[in-house]
Amino acid sequence: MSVRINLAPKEGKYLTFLYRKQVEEEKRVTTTILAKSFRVNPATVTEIFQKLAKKKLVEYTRYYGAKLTERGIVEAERLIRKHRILEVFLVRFLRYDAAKACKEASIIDHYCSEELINAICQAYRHPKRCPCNKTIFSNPDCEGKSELESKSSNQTVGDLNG
Amino acid sequence: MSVRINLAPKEGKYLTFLYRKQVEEEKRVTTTILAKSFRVNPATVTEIFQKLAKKKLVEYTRYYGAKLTERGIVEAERLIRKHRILEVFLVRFLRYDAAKACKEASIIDHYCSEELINAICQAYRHPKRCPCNKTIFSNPDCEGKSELESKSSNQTVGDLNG
DNA sequence: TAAAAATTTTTGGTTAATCCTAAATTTTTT
DNA sequence: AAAAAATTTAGGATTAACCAAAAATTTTTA
Repeated sequence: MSVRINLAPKEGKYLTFLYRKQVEEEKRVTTTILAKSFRVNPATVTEIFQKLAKKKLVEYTRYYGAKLTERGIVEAERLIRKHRILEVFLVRFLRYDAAKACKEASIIDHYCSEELINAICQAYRHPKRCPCNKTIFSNPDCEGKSELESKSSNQTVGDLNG
Repeated sequence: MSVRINLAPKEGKYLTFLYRKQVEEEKRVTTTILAKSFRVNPATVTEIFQKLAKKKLVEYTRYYGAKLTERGIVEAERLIRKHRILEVFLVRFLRYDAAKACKEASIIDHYCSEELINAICQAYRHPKRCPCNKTIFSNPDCEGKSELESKSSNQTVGDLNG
């Protein structure tokens, strides 16, 4: 349906950081802040800004900074949703505390398929808040589905794993 | 404790494939088989063999092939355990069918921390078999722990996520 | 067993992701 | 308007994964 957005792992991390600062905390994010937060050279941040701009996820103005576009916001929310759904799972199912859950979720969040996240979301009946009480954005593909339908594959080619 | 083994994502995939063929099916794995299975150029397989050899995970003999070392076997079993524990979770908790679970597990298995896998393992009381009835190797760090202990973090630096 | 066929490796690339330093540029402070 | 601070550019480095074509080796087979 929507256009494929191909985000490298770190690009996703920078994007969601941008979202948290800009949208959730309404703060302007400087290159230096990004650089310090991720412990990288400022030049690296500039480079990432340019890449995100090329993908139309931010509007980038030299020496001013990067501002998320509508597309960027949608994409960031998609990623943050994954993170927070995982946190819910880790806390409720594995009894992690919130801080630990956050760290663990960060390791895999951007690698998890939408489908897996939706399945967990359904299992917990579409939670609205993560363990630290932040909003979990809804996903139209997920809402309105019961937790009874089983997930089955198309049974295609032989797996390499198993 | 043991020496850190730094495996690139694909290296892990090739290593576990090698394990399944060599140890579980007792078949010799040729460069061509690997190349066809992963749909890559044979030259790529040779390159991977050399990398795995440099990491002492296989003994590589030109024109003959690669044979897993003891270290390689241990590492492969560690990775395959992750995969299979995830499969158990996907089938039991999210009601995936076995084939689908395998695919989904393959996406994240090598990224999951040992700790996360152990937590799931404990939650299911150290299952001995995956959904397709293959052995789940045991992990001394995991066995013997109850599922009651909660996982809490050391509360260190501020998180970028949440 | 020697030539042909098949397989494997080597050589010499490519692209993408992340990151860096130093110099240049722009903005902000004083 | 200097000086100081922040940011960008330019030019690199490394690592992961790939590939094609040529060379080397093994296997097949006539």
